[in-house]
Amino acid sequence: MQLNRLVNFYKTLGDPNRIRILSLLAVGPLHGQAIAGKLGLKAPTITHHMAKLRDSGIVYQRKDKNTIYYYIDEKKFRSYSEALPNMLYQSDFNKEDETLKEQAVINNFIAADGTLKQIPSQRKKKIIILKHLVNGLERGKKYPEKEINDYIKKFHPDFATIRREFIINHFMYRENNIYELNPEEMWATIS
Amino acid sequence: MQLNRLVNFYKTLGDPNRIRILSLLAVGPLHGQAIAGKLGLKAPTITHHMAKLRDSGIVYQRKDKNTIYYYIDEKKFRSYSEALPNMLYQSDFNKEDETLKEQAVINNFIAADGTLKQIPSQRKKKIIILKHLVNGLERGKKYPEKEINDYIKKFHPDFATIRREFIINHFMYRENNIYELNPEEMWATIS
DNA sequence: TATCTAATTAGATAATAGTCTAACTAGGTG
DNA sequence: CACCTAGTTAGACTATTATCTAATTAGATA
Repeated sequence: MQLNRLVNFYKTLGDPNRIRILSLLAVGPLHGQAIAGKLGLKAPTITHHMAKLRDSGIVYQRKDKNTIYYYIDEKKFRSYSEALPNMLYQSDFNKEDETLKEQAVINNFIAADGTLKQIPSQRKKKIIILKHLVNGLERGKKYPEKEINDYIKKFHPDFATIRREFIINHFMYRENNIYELNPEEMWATIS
Repeated sequence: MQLNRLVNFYKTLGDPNRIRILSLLAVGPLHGQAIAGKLGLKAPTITHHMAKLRDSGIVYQRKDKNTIYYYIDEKKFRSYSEALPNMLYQSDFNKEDETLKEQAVINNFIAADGTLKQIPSQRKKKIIILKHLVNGLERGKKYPEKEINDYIKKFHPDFATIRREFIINHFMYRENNIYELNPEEMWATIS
């Protein structure tokens, strides 16, 4: 894939309204007027955005009478999204190496019965352990504080410290004492 | 807003020289002058690009004497690359439909410079706009009337009407001419 | 045929962004 | 100290882009 198409792909997604359009189209196809209405934009602006999305291959369109319906080309969208990461790191060697290191840390700190022997003080190791602990929590579920405490206590008595670490390192967020997992891309990383 | 970080990520990659920089850094860390040399650009241009790459979290840096070495944060880079595809096809993202409607109203009534074009007369739209306006106020802070007026005037000259709407719709309450934000659950809603 | 609706085009405007030169900061070293 | 090298800041210039209004195309329908 040549540089230009790649840059164009990223340029196309570098606009909030086009991201919004994609999130609408992900639900199902829509025609221009509908998009304009939902976003509070005028028709020519939609024409403009759709041209960019179409030119970069992310969406295609079908005509019905004189109405145009837009669709995401999911396959192309996914493959463009992966193109650059794959180009930059043609070998997955580093990644394997990384998970191996993480496994080693887990082996050191987690006892045979699954409990946490001690909270690592080194940041990198702590992150690895927190990630391991958070594994048993459900994405999208809302946990009252007591439930979180009980969950942590299965691993280690100092639930207050660990609960705080969950928040500090963006594994979870808290609102009105209700805890919920953050999306994984927000979690602290070790690099 | 989560959308912003995502848009920023794509905007950052939407430039050929920044893609070139990444492909250089994928081989190994480099310092600014080396990058400038390899790409035939001047130092200030590299400063500019590296600031964007750093701000969007794709690269980080380490200082050695007065030379700065740049590294790709591979993990973050990969997770950002996957974030949008995952969001779009996770049907959870689409409960944003409500915020999209609100965004449409905001786009229609708030000018590019952030000022309010006119006060909506429809109740639903008015509530959305009031909620938007109240965004810049601090929770728990006590505002004398003059300060509230000045704040509102940044958006619209008719501060008296808007100030009254804040009270009527329970966004704020007043005591001895001191204004304060109400807790969010007291605010008027559109449904 | 006259009219309605969806979409596009053209052109204007205002904001953003990439690049440069020139001037500056700040460690290091002869 | 004087000088060198890496990096940043400020300001100018240019190109690109997001958005709009007004006018236009084209199919559908009463």
